[in-house]
Amino acid sequence: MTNLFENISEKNLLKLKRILKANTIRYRKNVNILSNVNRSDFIAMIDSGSINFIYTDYDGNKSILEELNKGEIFGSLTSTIHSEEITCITKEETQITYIEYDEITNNEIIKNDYYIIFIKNLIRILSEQLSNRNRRIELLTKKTTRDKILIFLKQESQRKKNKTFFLKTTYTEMANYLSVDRSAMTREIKYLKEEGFIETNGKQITINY
Amino acid sequence: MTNLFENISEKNLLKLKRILKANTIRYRKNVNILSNVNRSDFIAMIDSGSINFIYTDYDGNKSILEELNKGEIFGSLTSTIHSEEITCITKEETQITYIEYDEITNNEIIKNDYYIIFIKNLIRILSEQLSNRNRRIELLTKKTTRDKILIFLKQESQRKKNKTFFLKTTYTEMANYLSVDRSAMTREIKYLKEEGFIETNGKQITINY
DNA sequence: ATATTTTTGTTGCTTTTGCAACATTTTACA
DNA sequence: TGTAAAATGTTGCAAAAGCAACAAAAATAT
Repeated sequence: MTNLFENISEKNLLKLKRILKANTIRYRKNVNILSNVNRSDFIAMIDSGSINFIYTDYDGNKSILEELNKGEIFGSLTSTIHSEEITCITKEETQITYIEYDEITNNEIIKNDYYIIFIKNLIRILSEQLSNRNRRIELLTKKTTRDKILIFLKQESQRKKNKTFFLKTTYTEMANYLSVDRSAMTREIKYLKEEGFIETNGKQITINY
Repeated sequence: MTNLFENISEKNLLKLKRILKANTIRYRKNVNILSNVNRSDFIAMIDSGSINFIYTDYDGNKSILEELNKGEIFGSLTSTIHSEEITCITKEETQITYIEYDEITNNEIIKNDYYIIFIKNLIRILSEQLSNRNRRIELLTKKTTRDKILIFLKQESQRKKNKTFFLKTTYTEMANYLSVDRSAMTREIKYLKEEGFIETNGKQITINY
């Protein structure tokens, strides 16, 4: 996962942030940060911690739209934050850096030596996130819970480059990511184990396909 | 929808494309363009026409992973093209411009006056696509076909800024986008009409919610 | 203009899945 | 360290959705 300020020295980073008029804010756990968000076009990057975008439907039911972690980017250009049904909550103590979209190409910045690196990082992060979304859509478009599980575990296995790996989330979060009922997922995992497709020991998973 | 070369004059565009070593290829309908794709990191933009990314599973069943239209970008950084199960087919006569990822920041280009505009366009397109994916994920994570339809139609209505609008795709394609069985979707639309949530007349749709 | 393909509408049947409601285990935190 | 909260495992039941198999209408191609 690329960092927005990767390959830029500490000294130059401060300079770059000043020129970009970057605004870094630290939040406590479970804080609604949406209030800061309803401004002009901006890009926000998670320096540390994580956040959830939560959707509240007409019945008051809440569901997690997306979870963003360290290094990820969000903002008015990339999200569906415009709607009032969506709130953004920190999952833990979280630090976020905000940059106005127009500052990305301001007159001063383009003369800066590290500008090119910064831009390349930005493009790479956006591409990585797009790639992540495409991977999730690949899962979500599968009709059965079984296929969603099989493809998810295959993706994880490919990422870790190993048939055996550790799930880095809880099974509850995995069910949310796959957008299936948790108990139905557990049931299906049980069948997959019985049929020999997978083996699990807690969060250690081995896939045999 | 932003175009990669928006706000750049015809003359400067040619210059820019030359400096970027941009490679424009025209394809006939139903051509597999994946062969050109297995190279180093690149960004491809659809100048005209449209393409489908098709996934073939272990049983040989084919499903459309994503459909990309004029103005959209794909490439090794943003897609899951690396896997062999995925092919990319033109839906119609299609023109695509390829740019190597590293050329985006080559020494010559950064001196060019239109570079900043180009970069801003690129960032905006990536952001728009990310936003599109987020919107689709918002749909796909709904548990019922009914909710998927309701949210999809609301999104369309918001895009057209009108409670009455025309569906720009076929209902078959809409079912694919929502990833639901077409006949089940038709059934649910019938119920929604009976209950007064929506009115339809062919592809003209009015939402009452 | 006619033939062929695609899209749309419909329905019975079966399977999958969500939901509710638990007990049990694990984790977090005061 | 003890207690509250979260995560996991399990199951019956009802509802939803997929699938198959049509006919009819519309769009496309020859």
